[in-house]
Formats: sequence, structure tokens, C-alpha cells
Amino acid sequence: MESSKLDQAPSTAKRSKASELKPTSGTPGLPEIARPDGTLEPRFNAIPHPAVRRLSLYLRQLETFQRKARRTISSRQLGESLGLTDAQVRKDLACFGQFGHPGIGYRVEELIGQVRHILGTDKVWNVLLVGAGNLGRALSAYKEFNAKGFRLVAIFDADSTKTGRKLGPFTIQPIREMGETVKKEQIRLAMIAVPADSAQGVVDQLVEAGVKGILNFAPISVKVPPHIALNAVDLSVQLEQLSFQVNFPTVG
Amino acid sequence: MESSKLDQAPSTAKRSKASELKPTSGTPGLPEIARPDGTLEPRFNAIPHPAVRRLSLYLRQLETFQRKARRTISSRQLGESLGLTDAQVRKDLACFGQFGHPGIGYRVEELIGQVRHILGTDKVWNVLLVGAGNLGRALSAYKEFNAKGFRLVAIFDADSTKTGRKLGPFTIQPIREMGETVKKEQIRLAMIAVPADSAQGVVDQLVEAGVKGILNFAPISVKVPPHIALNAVDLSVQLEQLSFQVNFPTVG
DNA sequence: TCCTGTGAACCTCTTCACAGCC
DNA sequence: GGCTGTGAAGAGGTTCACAGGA
Repeated sequence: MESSKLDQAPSTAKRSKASELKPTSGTPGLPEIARPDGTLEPRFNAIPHPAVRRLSLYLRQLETFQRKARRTISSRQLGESLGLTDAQVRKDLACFGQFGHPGIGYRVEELIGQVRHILGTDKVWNVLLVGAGNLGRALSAYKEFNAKGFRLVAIFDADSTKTGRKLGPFTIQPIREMGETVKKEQIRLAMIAVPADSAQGVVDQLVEAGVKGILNFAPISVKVPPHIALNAVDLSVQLEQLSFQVNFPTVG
Repeated sequence: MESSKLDQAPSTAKRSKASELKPTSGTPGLPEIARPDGTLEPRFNAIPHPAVRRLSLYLRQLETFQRKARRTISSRQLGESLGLTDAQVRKDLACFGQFGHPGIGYRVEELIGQVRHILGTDKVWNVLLVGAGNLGRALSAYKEFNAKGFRLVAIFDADSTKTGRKLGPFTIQPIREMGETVKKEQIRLAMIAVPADSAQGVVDQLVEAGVKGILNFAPISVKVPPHIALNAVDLSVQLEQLSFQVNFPTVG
């Protein structure tokens, strides 16, 4: 950690900058964070999962404030805009470092940079898509991904009547080419929008191809080996949750 | 409650069937559930939010088991298929009633019916869509909704070059017609797939039109009055979460 | 004054472990 | 044997309340 000694200097003793979190450096495994006394501790297993989820929302909100030319924002204002308490915002951010300025709040631009660094979206991620049906086509045309640091670089489909055809700037590739493309384009993330039946098979092939994280839109639960990240979005489940909430307004 | 007296009979004293949860009957507000002693208690404010989310996953999994012609399933098997413990499954289901059979497990078909009833998807919900862009078109063509009890009945867009055109079986309507259509078609749920800028305006108009639940796909946080249900799906946020999980495999 | 960061208290959710039933 | 439902224990997350800095 090239700058961790700064943390021993009295004036900056409490500051552990996000830029010093080096998840990919040194031995793989737990990231380490500098403590005020200069020692290192693995800190990231102490982070509440919900805090990570909210981090993305903070970033989105901060970007909105930035578009409105706001320079600083307090935890209260950031929280109100998301329906959270000020304490929640401060606790969440404090998991990752000390980003705030007492009496002032958080500097919007600075915090955006730090949150992007924590989330890993300060660098571009190459992403592939499997499934060129309705949902897949919508995903392939989704503009926001680029602004958020994600670049779609390849599209695959099992259906041989689709492979070879164009979809936007992409030629739909057969699944068997996945391994090669993943290596060539250094793809680490994949989105799958295929029928439920084929989902697990596709997931297995993605893992085999070397993908590290999968976003599953198929309406079925799939298994991945440990250390492969998995997120799922089931559109019907979302509506079901709404249905319940409408029936029981006090619970949802 | 037409059959609640059964609960007072010794042999069925412990059984409080989901079919007796009558959220929309009697005075609106807290649902009531029959207790063994025959009295009623509002029970639904004691339900963990995560349990409601998992309920949809249980249902999806049960439907998969049903397709495989499974008749019964244990909490252990249901949990394993979703990466949950057996105790978790039992506790979750026990929030809503006693559906299991000691020594046997849960009868698949029976439990599907009860979970659908709890979620409210044993009856069809009419749904509208705002936004006929890429994502909106994909949502309008999404087949799974129908099988899950949701029926898309109208599509709206603010863009006057789109209104009047056909999208599948629908004619894209101008937003000003929303109030009328909501009443005529008895629509209670809405999905919005519009640009971030227009999202809050559309939400306000949906609430004004009488919609009770909103599924927001716009990449921005929107506000609704209390007692209007709101769920949000932000595709970029999902990828961001993956990005973090890939960087810090032990946390996600 | 306004604001952050944080221990402590509080609350919610999950897991354990076992009684009771098939 | 297998299985559910559930009180109790434990883990995890949120809110409170305040010290300390700008």
C-alpha cells in the first residue's frame, strides 16, 4: 500500500481513503484497509450487505445532484432523497472510509469518485449478453450501461436461425464461441435473458468460459460455484411483490 | 369468514389456512387471521420483509417441482433448491399459516394455491405500461406475466409520434387518457419504462389516475404517497452490484 | 451553527434445537 | 425413520445520541 503511511501522520490519522482499498493487489482474497494505527485489517467482511446495495443508490443520487450543479450534500439531504435516515447514510459510507467533512457534508464530485472506485465502476467492464429475444434486444440497446461503466461487447444465442444476424452493432454469435470471445475481449460479466429451461446450461457454460459475474433475467433459480457472483432479476417476481404490497399496504 | 369456525374444532385447532386470510374483506386496513382460540388478530405486521420476498421464490420453485410431477416437498429440499436453510423455509411459511404435514412435508399443489392466494396472484391483475421504448417493448412482449396472473391491458407514451401506433395487440395511448383507461379497465398496477427525467411526472399522474402499485424501471428514485406500493428495478444498479461482488468475492 | 463518525442501544431476522406428529 | 412448527438464542442491521471538528 503505497500511501498507507500517511495514515500514521497525525493530521490525517483518521482518513482511510477509498483509493487505498486495493482489492486486486497483493494476495487474492480479503481486501485490507489501513487502520489509524497503521496496521492492516481485513475490513470488508464487516460490511452489511444492504449497505452495498444502497451504495449504488447513493451513487445514482449523487450523479443527479451533480447534474444540478450541487457541490456538497449532507447525509440528511442524501438520505431524504432516498427515503433513508441521515444516520443510515453516514454509517453506510463510513464502512468504506471517511469521506465526509464535518460542518460541510460530502463533496459531491469527490464522493462520486470514491463510490465508483469502491463499486469498481471507475474502470470499464466488458459485458456479454446471452439471449437475443425480446428482453435481450432491449438490454442490448440500453443506453445507461455505457454511462455507468459497462460496455456490451458480444451477444450470443443458442438459436441457429438467429446466429449470424445483426443486432445493433453486434453479430449474434453461437454459444460455442463464448469461451474464445470471453478471453479475447477480456469479458468478466454476463447477462442472460434466455428461457428458464436453458438458463442453468448457459450459466454452466459461462462459468466454464471464465466469466466472473452473472446477471440472470431468466425466471428460474440457477446455481453457480462459490466465488462466481450472481444476481437475479425476475420481472414476474417484482409484480408479485407489488401485488402483495397492494393487498397488505402495512407490510410490503 | 365462512369457515373460521373449523379452527375451533379440536382436530383442526392449529390449522389457520391461508384461504382464510381475507385482505380485501370487511373494513380496509390490517388483515386479520384466525387464532386457535377463535379470536382474530392482525398478524401481518409481524411478517419480516425478507420473508415476503422469498415467498415469490418459493412459489417459482414449487411451480418448477410441479412441472416435474413432484407431489410433495420438504422444507429441506425447497430450501436447498434456493440456497436457504430448512428452518428458514419453515419459519417463512409459518408466518402465513400452517401448510405443512409432519412426516410428509408440503403438498406441492396445495402449497402453490396457498402461496398464490397470499401473494394475491390467484386472481388476475390488470397492468398498464408507460413507455414504449426498447425496454417498454420488451416488457409488452414478456410472456411470463400472463402465466403469473398479470395481464397487460394498455400502453402509454408521452411521445406523440408513438401514440396511435400499434405495439403488439395494443395501440399506444397518450398519457392524458390514463385516468379514463385505469377506471374503465380497473387497472391497479403500472410499470414505467421511461427516461429518468420524466419518471416522477409519470408516477404522479399514475397515482392521480388511481393506480395502487408501481414498478419503476427508470434509473432514478421516485416518490409516492404512503399506501401506494412501489418497487424499483435499475438495470445498471444490478451490474454495479455484480461489479462489487466480483471485486470482493467474500462480501457481496 | 451545522455537520460527520461512532459506540451503545435497540430492533429485526436467522439459526438452533426440540416437542410433537406421521 | 422423517418431517413440521416454534420458543429461545444468536447474529446482523438500524437508530440514537453525542463527542468533536469546520
